[in-house]
Amino acid sequence: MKTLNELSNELKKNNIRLTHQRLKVLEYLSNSKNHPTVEQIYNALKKEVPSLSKTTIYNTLKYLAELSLIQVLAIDENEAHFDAATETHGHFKCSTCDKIYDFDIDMDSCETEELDNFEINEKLVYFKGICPRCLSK
Amino acid sequence: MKTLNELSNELKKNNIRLTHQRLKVLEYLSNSKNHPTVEQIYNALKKEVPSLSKTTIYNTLKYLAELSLIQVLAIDENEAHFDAATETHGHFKCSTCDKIYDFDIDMDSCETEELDNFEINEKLVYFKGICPRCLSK
DNA sequence: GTTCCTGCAAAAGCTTTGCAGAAGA
DNA sequence: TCTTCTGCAAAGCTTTTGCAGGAAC
Repeated sequence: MKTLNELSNELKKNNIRLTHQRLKVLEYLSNSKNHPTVEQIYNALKKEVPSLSKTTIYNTLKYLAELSLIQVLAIDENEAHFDAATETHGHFKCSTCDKIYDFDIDMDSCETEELDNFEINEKLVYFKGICPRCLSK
Repeated sequence: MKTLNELSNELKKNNIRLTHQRLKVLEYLSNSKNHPTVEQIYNALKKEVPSLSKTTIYNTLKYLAELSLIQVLAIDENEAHFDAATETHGHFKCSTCDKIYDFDIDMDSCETEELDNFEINEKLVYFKGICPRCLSK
């Protein structure tokens, strides 16, 4: 998980301006324990930054993803979720309550020889099923 | 990989009618070695079935996915890809040429204890990077 | 004869784009 | 001052929905 300072420095290094709006998005993402969508970021910040637009959120997230400072999760069919933790880990989505859980997974131990000549930059692991809380209901 | 007959029987069992259009979609999917999108299925079949609509393709794929007879791949941000192979395996997407490669992976060997109380129904593994052919250019 | 399906058109929802005014460096 | 960014509105795309006519069983 990157700190707000690390994220800021990384952007500065790439000549991406640290505007007020971007800093707020960065701050929200780095404090976030779940995996917010653009909609959720927008709703969370619009009180504090009333003029904020979704366009700016999309723009900021695009740069962060290009610099590999955040992960884009496609586990949900409808909209993208964003994760400030970029270490390889798994995501479990409950089909009942839609909550997304993180879990550790060692992808190196189940590596495959078939991809020996491939340059692998990103490893995404999505499990789907039913979480304990929904199972007990 | 399911055969056309297995797919048909599975649908019949669930009271889903085997219309001409659906059989064609099934046939195309079960012969397909890549991971077609709705657009690709549509373009491939419209000569043979001129009246075919994308609505029907979406409809058929929805039933197949609900019955777990096909996998829905969300590896591409823009549109869904469909895979008639339902055994757990990995998908590698080349960021340069956008081709999707299959690879075997043993997910059981890297299982995590954190999900002990979860009911896991689906395991998706997406790797992204650059394929050998694009690397050599 | 029922019931379900098809395919058109329209709607819905997420994301991108164009652009004039505003803010960062 | 120069360049980049913001935020609005509109457009773009994939996917879904409503519905009348048609096909499956």
